[in-house]
Amino acid sequence: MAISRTEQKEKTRRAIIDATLNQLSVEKSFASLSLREVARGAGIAPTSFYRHFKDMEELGLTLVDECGLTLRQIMRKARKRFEKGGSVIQTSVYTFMEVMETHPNIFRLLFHERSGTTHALRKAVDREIQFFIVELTDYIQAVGYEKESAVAQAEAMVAIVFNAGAESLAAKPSQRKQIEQRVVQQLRYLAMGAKVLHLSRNG
Amino acid sequence: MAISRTEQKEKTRRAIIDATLNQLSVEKSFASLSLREVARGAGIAPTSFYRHFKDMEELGLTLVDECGLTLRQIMRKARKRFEKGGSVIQTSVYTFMEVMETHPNIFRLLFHERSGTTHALRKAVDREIQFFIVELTDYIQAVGYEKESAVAQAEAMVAIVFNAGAESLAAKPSQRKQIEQRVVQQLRYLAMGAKVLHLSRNG
DNA sequence: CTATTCAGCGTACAGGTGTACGCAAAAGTG
DNA sequence: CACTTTTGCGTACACCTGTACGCTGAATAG
Repeated sequence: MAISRTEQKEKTRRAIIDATLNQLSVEKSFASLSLREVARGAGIAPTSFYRHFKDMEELGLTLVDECGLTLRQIMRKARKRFEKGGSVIQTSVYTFMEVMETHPNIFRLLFHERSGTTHALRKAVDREIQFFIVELTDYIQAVGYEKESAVAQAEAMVAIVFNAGAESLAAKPSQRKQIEQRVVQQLRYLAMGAKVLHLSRNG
Repeated sequence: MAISRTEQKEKTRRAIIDATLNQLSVEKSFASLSLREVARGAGIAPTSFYRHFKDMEELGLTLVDECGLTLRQIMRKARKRFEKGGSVIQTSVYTFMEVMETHPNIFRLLFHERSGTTHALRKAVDREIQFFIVELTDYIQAVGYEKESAVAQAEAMVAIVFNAGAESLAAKPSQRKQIEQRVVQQLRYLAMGAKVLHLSRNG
């Protein structure tokens, strides 16, 4: 036996996943991708797809899980960089953009399916983003804000960053630094405003 | 002659547009709508569609134009309300949410096609949102900020509002007031932070 | 009046889709 | 060794898609 069965199965499963991600682009979303297109990309017969996923939705959910890993990677990387000092906001934004640019298709999926038509996918994407928000909320709370304020800040920050992320993915690389800097500025406004309004209430 | 030809043509054109908007929902996006589905909804033969639009993309562009009108309506309404006094931010957010809830499908189209796969549609949606941003930027500049800061503020505000708008459209009506209030809070943070950072730089 | 224009229809076709079904062959099992 | 399991394939089918083409009937023009 050259290759074990489970090993081979995992291999084609990866082929399907990778083929799907590779076929994503500005012009082609996961939603507009057909089972047959995916199978063609993975080099298998259309009906073989079913040996690995019940349908396209299940594949989609798997991909969103992959997104989750990437999002966590952003946070781990950012935290490591904090230890070396520097602006928290700048470091976070920079890290986010960096990871996003190395996995553009994963983020395309995230951005697109967030407002997509498949309930399960939307829910899954939301869960991943929510995780991001909670993480940020905890951090902000730890710095001394009440929960309600922390949630509002975290949510707004994620909205701004994701909005800019989508913009950046569609923009020419030469414009990305500018987008990044504007996001930093926007987050600083937000953080400063929250601080001021917090102090004026709590002495 | 009971009905003039141009009159009748305009009528079916409207029927197509309305049928399209009516078929939009959380589960069905414009992108996932077929020409035949639209024709069925409008009560015409599939091939009759071509008497009014070259293809689905052209229909999509027409719908985005319709969105533009709605966005302008928001601004007109908000401005009228400013005259009666009250918080600018609160009034703006309230007006936005109000108009959005009376034309949910138009905003669904906007939110979805913003990250859609059709270049022309994305561009058109972007143009409408950009118009919104410019309008806001002018207002902020008029209150005394430099252009760069005004743009950053406007863009961030639109990002926050649109993000919450999409969230609100998907949420249960009972949760909408809460979302609305949080947006107000977020915009206040942003405005306050911009003010403070502006003052600390310009004396 | 006759002649022209044109919105709307029905038919027809080529091409794509998801997926049910049964077979082959290789890997795992005892 | 014989037996079972399981991955992958090919065929087949029903269905939906966009759209080319030619006709009809009514509104318009002269």
